[in-house]
Amino acid sequence: MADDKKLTTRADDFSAWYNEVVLRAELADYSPVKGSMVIRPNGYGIWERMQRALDDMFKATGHQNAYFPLLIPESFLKKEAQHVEGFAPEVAVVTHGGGKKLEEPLIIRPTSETIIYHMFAKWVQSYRDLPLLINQWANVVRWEMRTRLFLRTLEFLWQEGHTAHATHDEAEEETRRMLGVYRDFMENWMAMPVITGLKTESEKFAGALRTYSCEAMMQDNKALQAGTSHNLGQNFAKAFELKFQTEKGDEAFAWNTSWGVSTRMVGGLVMTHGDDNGLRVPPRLAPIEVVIVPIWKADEERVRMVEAAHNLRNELVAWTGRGATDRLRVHIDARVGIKPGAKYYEWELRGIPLRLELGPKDLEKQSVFSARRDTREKAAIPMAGVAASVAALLERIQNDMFAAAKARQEANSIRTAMTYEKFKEIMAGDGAFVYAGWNGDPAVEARVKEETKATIRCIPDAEFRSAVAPATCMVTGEPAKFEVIWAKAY
RNA sequence: CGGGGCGUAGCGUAGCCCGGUAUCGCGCCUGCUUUGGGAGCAGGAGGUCGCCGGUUCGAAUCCGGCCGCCCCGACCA
Repeated sequence: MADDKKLTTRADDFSAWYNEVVLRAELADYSPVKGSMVIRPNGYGIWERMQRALDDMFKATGHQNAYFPLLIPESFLKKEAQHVEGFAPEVAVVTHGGGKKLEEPLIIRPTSETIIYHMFAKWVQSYRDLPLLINQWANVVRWEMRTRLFLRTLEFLWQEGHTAHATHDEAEEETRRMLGVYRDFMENWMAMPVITGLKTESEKFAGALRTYSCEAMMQDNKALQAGTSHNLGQNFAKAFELKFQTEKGDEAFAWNTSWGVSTRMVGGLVMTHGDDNGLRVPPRLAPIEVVIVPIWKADEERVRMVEAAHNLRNELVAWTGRGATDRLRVHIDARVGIKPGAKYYEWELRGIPLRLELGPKDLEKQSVFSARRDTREKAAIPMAGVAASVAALLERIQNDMFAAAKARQEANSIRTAMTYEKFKEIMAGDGAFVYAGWNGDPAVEARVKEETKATIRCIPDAEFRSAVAPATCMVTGEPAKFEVIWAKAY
């Protein structure tokens, strides 16, 4: 009999492992429509925490939420040349409604630039109306050929920020600011280190002047573009006549930015932190941070232990050391008829950061037995001051998870002098983030993609660049214009 | 759309070559005993064998057609 309780290991088949974790941790399930998925409570709970954290950050940087409709006139998409070229192939079109053929087909938004800037044009008259800083939480549809749970589905949830500014520099500042917000979130909440940088022309958003991204390294050494921030220049403003009167009295087109992150981040979380026992969720994003498993033998003992578990939870939840509203999120697993070991496996699969076992021996010693999900380290925690100890441990787990992911990213980054031959070997093998010189020629980029499947993930921001900039292009040997990061990507 | 794999109970599967109404495990329900790393025993429920057609006395099995899903590729957050 095959032991179907064990997950496929990451080393055996990373892709199969990923699917198994997502399905068995009950993050998501396949829906009847090919390529789309149902996000189950365990997955949605993580997304809700992501939303809350990001939403707070957006508000703190002056943005307001609004909501724009799902359906957009088809003609809108065609108003910006690059935009239509980029999105037309993957747009779903509604041709019938109310039992009749529509005069003008409607598209289901693949992103909302067109309708949002159409509306902005109505709302903005004066420089006094700027900047306009809007975010929306929404679903979008992109008809992808090949889909994967969370990473690429026909429909996905995201937020898209859209702003209008009076000057290029203000828009650029906003673009960079929101990229920084994303990085902050990914590193401090997801415990997922990222590299920020500029996308090349061939990888930038359709219709943007410049696209910046956060690139994260998954455990198979492939890159995940986890978030993008675009300086749209005046491209959409011109297409949608988003004009304003300047202080001097003349007319000018606004400068726009857009930026987004999606439920794809949940997939990134799995591939950054998961191990062969399942998911590992960083405490700050875990809907349940602590699971208490009471242990008993006789029935009388069960009553006592479950009561002790409730007392423990009450003490943990009552603790306000993280602030009055940020209480410890604690669950008691008092299910009868399931042995403790089975419960441990289940909560480990689901990635709950900390398990507390509470049995007669612990009660006697006035302590509780803890097991960290990330390191599987176990230790007794004294009951006296248990809430503060647990909170401190959770914080340590959060930090250690980030440090471990960061160390892995660095261990699999290559900054030494690189020949194209050696590069091909690396990409055919384990893969890596390869920092190398590039002459700036899109033809070189296309050739490397063709030959190795690797692409330029970004031209990294200054802090990520090598101490000594590469002098020559890895492929042609010509003088390098940029240091870039090459990797295979999701 | 190209390549590969697969459709049999909620999940994973055997049976198919060589036709006789479906096997096993997990899960689920009931009861009892259990509970410090995936419990044991007993009983029980659950199936248009992906769909349509053909061959045959008889099809999960043979033949033809169709559909769907997963993985790899082209395309993409």
